[in-house]
Amino acid sequence: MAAARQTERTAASEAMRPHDHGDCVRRVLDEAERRASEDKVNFTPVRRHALEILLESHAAMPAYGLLKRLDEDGFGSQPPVAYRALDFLMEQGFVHKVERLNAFVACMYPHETHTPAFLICRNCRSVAEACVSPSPAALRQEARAAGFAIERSVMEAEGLCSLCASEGGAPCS
Amino acid sequence: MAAARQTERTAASEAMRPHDHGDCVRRVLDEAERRASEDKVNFTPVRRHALEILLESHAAMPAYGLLKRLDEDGFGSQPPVAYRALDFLMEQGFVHKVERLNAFVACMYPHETHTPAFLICRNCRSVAEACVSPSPAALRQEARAAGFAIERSVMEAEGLCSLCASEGGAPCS
DNA sequence: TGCGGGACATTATAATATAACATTCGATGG
DNA sequence: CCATCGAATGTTATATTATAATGTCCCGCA
Repeated sequence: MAAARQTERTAASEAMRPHDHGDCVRRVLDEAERRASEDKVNFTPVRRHALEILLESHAAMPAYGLLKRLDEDGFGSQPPVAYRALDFLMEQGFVHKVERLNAFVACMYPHETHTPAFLICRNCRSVAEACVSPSPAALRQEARAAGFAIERSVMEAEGLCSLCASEGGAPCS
Repeated sequence: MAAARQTERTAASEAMRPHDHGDCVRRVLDEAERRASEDKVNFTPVRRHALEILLESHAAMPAYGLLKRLDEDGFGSQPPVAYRALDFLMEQGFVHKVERLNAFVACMYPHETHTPAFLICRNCRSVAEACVSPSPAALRQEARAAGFAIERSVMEAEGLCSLCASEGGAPCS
């Protein structure tokens, strides 16, 4: 079973394993660039840099952590700097908010509309984004029965990632 | 189809329709009482009253809204009053936090362990809790592939409830 | 060239949540 | 009986997250 698990890889599982993170960054940044120009939205320096910062890691970053980085890099120190960039990035679907953490992660699937689903490590705050179909059937059915129109949905699962489980709790990348 | 929808009722759908709310309250309160004494946990007046307040409506209530009510009813005015009661109620599974709203709702299924799933009206903040099996298959599989141990999970869907859709946006109960 | 709108700057404040430490009080064992 | 231990609560302070409100800049375009 351990062997089977070794070979059983999904997009989400990569985030919590050693991997070539440069690939993640390039892939997502390229796609965002492409989409922004395609949609004729204004991918300004502060917005781009905010995305770059969030892409540095799969860990979720709080708004004020992002703000600190943006400030260090000369983009201003006031909360609206970060929140405006985040609003833009979320509108474009380049970034998700992880509600459980009040923190933000770059979307690893910026090329498709989807219901984000997160595996959130309670220890290191790593966030793996899983690729899940828009609203799972069970919820869709409840919504229909209630006459409720789902506009967007999210799934968040909290637990312990494999690194933290094996290392007994040290923070990971 | 409208007719079909009329007769298609689920537990979640009741929360967003006219219903005998006294039933909800009694059912949940009785069950909580029973579980608390069974588990020998200390269901103190402030804790009980916090649950009663949350049970008054299916709308999610922010911690400071709860605090205000508790204060009015003589339980103290400082944030820890509310947060401590909420911590207790959440530990017992009597209350869920709706992360999307940073607000709290009484659990409508205190008798079973489950993955809470919410239909959240963006207009009136009504929250219908759907009964969903522990972690949907898709996420469970991702978690297994990632070696991630899910400890708890939640699904949150935001949209417009039928009352708000028909009334054009007025708050509902 | 004026004006309309998006982006950004600046100031202030609101809303949410926790830390840290003191006090009370009842259960339990010596 | 009384020491003491822990759970619950009281109290003060502060940390963290987020938005409101207003003004400025600048670019595209009629």
